[in-house]
Amino acid sequence: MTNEFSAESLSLLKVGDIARRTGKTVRAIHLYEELGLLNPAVRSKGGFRMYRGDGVKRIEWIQKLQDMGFSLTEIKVFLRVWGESATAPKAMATVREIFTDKLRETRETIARLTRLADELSESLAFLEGCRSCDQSQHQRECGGCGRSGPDHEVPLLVDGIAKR
Amino acid sequence: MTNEFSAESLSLLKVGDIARRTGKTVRAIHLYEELGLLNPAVRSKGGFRMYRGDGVKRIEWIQKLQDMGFSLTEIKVFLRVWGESATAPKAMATVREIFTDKLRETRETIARLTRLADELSESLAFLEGCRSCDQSQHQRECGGCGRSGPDHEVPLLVDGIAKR
DNA sequence: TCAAACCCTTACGTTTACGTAAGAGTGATA
DNA sequence: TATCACTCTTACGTAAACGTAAGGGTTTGA
Repeated sequence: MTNEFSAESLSLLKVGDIARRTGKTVRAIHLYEELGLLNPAVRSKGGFRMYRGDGVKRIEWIQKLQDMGFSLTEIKVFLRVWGESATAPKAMATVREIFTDKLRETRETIARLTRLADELSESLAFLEGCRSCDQSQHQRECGGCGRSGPDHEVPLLVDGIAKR
Repeated sequence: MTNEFSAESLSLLKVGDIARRTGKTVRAIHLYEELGLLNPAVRSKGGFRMYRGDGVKRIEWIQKLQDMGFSLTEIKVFLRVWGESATAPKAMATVREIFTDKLRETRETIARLTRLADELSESLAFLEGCRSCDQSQHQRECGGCGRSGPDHEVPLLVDGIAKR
């Protein structure tokens, strides 16, 4: 057992504890501090960073935003904006704006990926026909086998690699 | 008009022509060559890279794969695998495998993004309630206004920023 | 033949989110 | 008090996909 229990009883965690609980590395947490994303509640007499439990939450929050595609710098702006608007409604309005934008962006990304998935499926369907392709025919001539896909056209994903 | 027409009549394009047609920069095309993704058909007497029309197709193909999340290095592997398998069916089998993996991955990404979009919506719904929040209440106390969301819980996306 | 517009090679710069290492101090435990 | 695991600061390293600049040839059309 480590010293975590005694620290925990004082509800103070060292950087390593935070790291273990969030799956992040110590270095990452240091970085977040450099960027102003998370400061320790206090420092021990010897200079150790001591965090409260909400430090874990903050990091999970950061992780969430990262997953959403925010960069650490954007997250920093996020916090700054928050701190600057004195009233709750005003701050909330800004956050709402950012979230709305990101939601739109996320949906666009989903749409794009969906199209790509369709294209992949299409290409895979086309490639099915190659199973029975004449062994003697080399791939450089692929697409000229006359057995083109459903729409009688070689998908770009396949065509691009075959030629040359 | 540039010299593109005369070159085109010989069906040879200079790197700048390729760049214009694909929206890539000359530097990018140089990079693709360094990585072995696209070689010019020939070099002019003076050393200019001269491409045939299919160079454009190759770059569009690269772009497509990049959109799908392949790195240039992965694309290189892609081409190598293709070149190494002598028969078409064998090559096709490998390509099919790669595509299948990527399709699964893409679908996972879509699922993840969908969850995030849901979370964003949820957070936005919660923030709606803040419109009428008491001005005098500072954001540091947000979440304690008693007017928590539908499930009477502050979403992590909001909670993470509010505390501290 | 001359000039404008291109192109060539070489090579260092950029951004993001950490990784890694060095040298030294700290804290809880035996 | 001796240890051993942890932590501190400082600072250079990394990977991807190009950007950018320098110094100098090449094409082409007037």
